[in-house]
Amino acid sequence: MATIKDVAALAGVAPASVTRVLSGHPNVSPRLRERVLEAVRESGYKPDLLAAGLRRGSSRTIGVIVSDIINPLLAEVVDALEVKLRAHDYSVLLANSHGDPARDVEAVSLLRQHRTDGLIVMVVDETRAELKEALRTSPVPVVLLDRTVEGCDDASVVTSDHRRGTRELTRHLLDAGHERIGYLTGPLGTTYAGRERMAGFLAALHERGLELPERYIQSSRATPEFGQRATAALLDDPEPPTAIVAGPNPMLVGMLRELQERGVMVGTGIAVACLDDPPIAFLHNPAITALSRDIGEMADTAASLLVATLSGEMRQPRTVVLPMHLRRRASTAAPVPAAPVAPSATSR
Amino acid sequence: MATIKDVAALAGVAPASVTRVLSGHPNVSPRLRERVLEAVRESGYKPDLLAAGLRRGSSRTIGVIVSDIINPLLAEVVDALEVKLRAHDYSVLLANSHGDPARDVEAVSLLRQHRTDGLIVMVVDETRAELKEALRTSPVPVVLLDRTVEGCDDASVVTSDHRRGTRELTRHLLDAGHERIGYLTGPLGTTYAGRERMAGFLAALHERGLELPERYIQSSRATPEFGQRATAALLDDPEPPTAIVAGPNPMLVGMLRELQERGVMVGTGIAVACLDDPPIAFLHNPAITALSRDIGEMADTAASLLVATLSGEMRQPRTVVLPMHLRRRASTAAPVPAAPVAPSATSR
DNA sequence: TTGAAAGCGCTAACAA
DNA sequence: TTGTTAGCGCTTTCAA
Repeated sequence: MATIKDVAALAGVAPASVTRVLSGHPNVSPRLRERVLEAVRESGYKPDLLAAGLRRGSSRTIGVIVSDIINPLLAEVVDALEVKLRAHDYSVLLANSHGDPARDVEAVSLLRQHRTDGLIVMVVDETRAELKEALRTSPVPVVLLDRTVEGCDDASVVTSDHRRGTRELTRHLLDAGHERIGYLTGPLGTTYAGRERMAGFLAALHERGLELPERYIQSSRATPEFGQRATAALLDDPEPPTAIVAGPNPMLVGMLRELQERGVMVGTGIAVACLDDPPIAFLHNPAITALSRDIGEMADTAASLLVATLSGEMRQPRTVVLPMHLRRRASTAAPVPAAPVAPSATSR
Repeated sequence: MATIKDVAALAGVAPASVTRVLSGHPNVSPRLRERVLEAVRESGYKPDLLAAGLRRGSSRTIGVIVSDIINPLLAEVVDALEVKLRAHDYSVLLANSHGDPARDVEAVSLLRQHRTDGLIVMVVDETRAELKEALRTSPVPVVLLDRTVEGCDDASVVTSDHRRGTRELTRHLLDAGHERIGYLTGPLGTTYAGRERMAGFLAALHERGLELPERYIQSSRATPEFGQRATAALLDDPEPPTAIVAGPNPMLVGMLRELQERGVMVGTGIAVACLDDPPIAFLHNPAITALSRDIGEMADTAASLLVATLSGEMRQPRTVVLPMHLRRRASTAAPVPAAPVAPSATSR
């Protein structure tokens, strides 16, 4: 690997001149620029980003923390972030919490050690004291995606209008005559998005003077496995819900699996909806009512806020709330099932 | 941010001693170890990985190149890789080619600049001359996942038995009476997995003395959009296929979308299969015949090979071929549609 | 067992 | 406009 010294020697100039040419310094004679570029070409020199980063105090790297990359929503976000950040010459250092709040905290500290220039954060649990502390004291700018962190006042926030969206979706179910609605959610209260969704759900119920038994709200880790178990619990209820709303995508997968195994028909046997809009939702037969949003816009907004902060263009943190759209589909179109779904013995 | 000097001063020792304590050097007095650890705790010191990396020549970072993180298969691989590598104290630097072969090449060079200690590679196009050159001359070990690169003889390879799997799946279709089979694939010949799949497909046909018209093989970028177009082209054929095999997951999504829009019923109107097994495949109604494999095993194998190479335990590159399993499902269970599917005017 | 010193490759400040 | 010098924070000789 050629170093800057090799290039300098080859061009017969000082190392600093090589830096100047490559970083686009204004005062460089065309002659010198010429010779340096030629030497760079000849030697195939590429700067060592570790060394440059150490010296400069910035690594041209952005840390991205996601709760679970398998969630297609988050995969799409990471994809869009990567493209956008790369366009600004930043690489993405990915940290995946894998559903474990302890890993959230580790991730922040690890990314700091890697001297990432900024953080984009979609943690599992934003309420952890250590996490709040770690983010609050972050020496680099932070953008929260669908999260808010108490005391972390310098962070910008990009989120979607989960509350309004979920309220609208719930109203839609109520209008279709459902009064017993099951609700699958990740751990309660651990994310802003989760709380807003829940608030929207409850608001719609309260508008109609409805109160659900607590057991209709199933909270667990947001994985297909737990989603499946939670669905089983709902279906086994002596008075099972006539509709189920799955919040996180992975729980939708588990729910569909359980319905499939029991032979309960989506749409006719039970109404079903999701609070995000992954491909499974619209490809399912019948298609599943869902809340959709522009994920590219979400990621671009987050990346732009971070880059603007890093470049010094933006001094104050901002909060951006993006719209969500209710997609009414066949899974909620049928009239309410006449009789309660019978608990099935074929479970699992 | 406390540096090693701060810790050394606080403990009244030399910086080198701090390093020794923290890296578990054998000859350290308990007294000194004690004092250093106390100072570390008190100052909240965390080593700067850029500086350590520069000095040591290794960044504790592994570069992972994926063609498209939105593909649930690749998302799952990245997830599993991250968990496994983190357990060995490596972080993942993610590079996403986004379906663009030019970005493959950039990714290799960028990751090299970041001084990643190793590379795990699932590029878009393994046949690009620049890419082959870049990988061949990689100063760090490379593991190819579902790829092979000519001249890159030091790289280990982890792949699945695509040829056998695809042949078996195709036989299954033939056994069900299908003789006109459409085949959706990404760009032809650009990956080992793609070539093996195609070889398996053709082998099964040849066994039966069948030859398909070229237009039944639809090759394009592996995205839902192109998958949808390719499906439309197949359905608009004067003699449309009675079965369609989608290779890449994103093309399956596009295919299902087109079928849905045209109201062609999967299973009865047309048989359908996929060469991987994403959640959509088994959740679709009717469920879709697919080839499944243990993705965790795949990722763990790749990570282990890389780590073993890095630690010096493994001197020679290895090739590991993992099995694939045919999941026969309802999408291919119905008898061959009696009449050819009529080209529809409702296309798009 | 511990410390002092050198240097990884780069860039920024200062001089010329 | 260009070169010289110093040093980012760490680890690794080498010496004590």
